[in-house]
Amino acid sequence: MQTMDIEDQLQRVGIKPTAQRIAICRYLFGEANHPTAEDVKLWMDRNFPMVSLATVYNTLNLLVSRGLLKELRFQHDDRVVFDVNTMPHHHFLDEETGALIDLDEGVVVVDTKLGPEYEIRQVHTVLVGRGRK
Amino acid sequence: MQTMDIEDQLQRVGIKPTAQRIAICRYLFGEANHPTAEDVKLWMDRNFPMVSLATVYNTLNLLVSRGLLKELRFQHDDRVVFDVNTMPHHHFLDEETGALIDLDEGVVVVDTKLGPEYEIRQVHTVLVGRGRK
DNA sequence: ATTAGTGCAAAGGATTTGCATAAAG
DNA sequence: CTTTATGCAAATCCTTTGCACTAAT
Repeated sequence: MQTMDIEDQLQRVGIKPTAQRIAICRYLFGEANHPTAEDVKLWMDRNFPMVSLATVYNTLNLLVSRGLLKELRFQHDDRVVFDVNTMPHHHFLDEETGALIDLDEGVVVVDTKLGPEYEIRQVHTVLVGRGRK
Repeated sequence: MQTMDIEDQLQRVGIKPTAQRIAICRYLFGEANHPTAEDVKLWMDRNFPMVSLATVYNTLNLLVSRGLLKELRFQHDDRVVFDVNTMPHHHFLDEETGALIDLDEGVVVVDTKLGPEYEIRQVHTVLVGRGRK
């Protein structure tokens, strides 16, 4: 049934739901949390062997181009990080652990005092710090 | 006299002011605006030939490690961008032109409704849009 | 049959590194 | 002399690409 949902989602954006793509999506939309391409590949190696790195990248890029995934880059890492949360939102980055936490728009209110000559289309704030707990 | 200032600045953070480093700094602290390593190399090729790419990278990384420079990464480009402005500030990215504009802290006010379990050390907002003019 | 997806290995771009040479104190 | 910086080329890491092969319609 979860597979069903994923297939539907893929169909809806015009992606043919192949076995490899469904498996990748099951990881992405299930347990993954801001994975890199490498994370996806490692999970696939464990759970759905015989998928090439090229297919992983192809699929990730396809999902991004169809709006099912967003790609992010942060200062501390030169690899692309993928985000299943396609709504506008912000991030908290734990300096110690590297953990990345989604903060939705209500949690970070950005007030810009820019003149009307700037048309703002996206706002993305990264908070860097430490989550003590 | 500007050379003098640069030498002093380098000395102050314990960097030996070699000719190459001074030249790179003259570009960085003079005309450069959010350059990539490639930008620095191209300027050097034109204005101070015979400096290797390795030296450009070495120098940039040295300046970063000594706090004279900050490195940034943005979503639209996988290359590192260097910022001479080492004060906390934000950025406006023009989607059409790729131009990057510094916005100092007063211009972008970020109000975070995070609990005390998060210790925030840095805040960086990127506004993406179009600067019409 | 025709189209689209996959896998492999090679290529690509950005950055780093090892090592021999050159410059500086 | 001894230390440090430089330059070159090779190496590395992440990502993309070309092409032959396979699967699906």
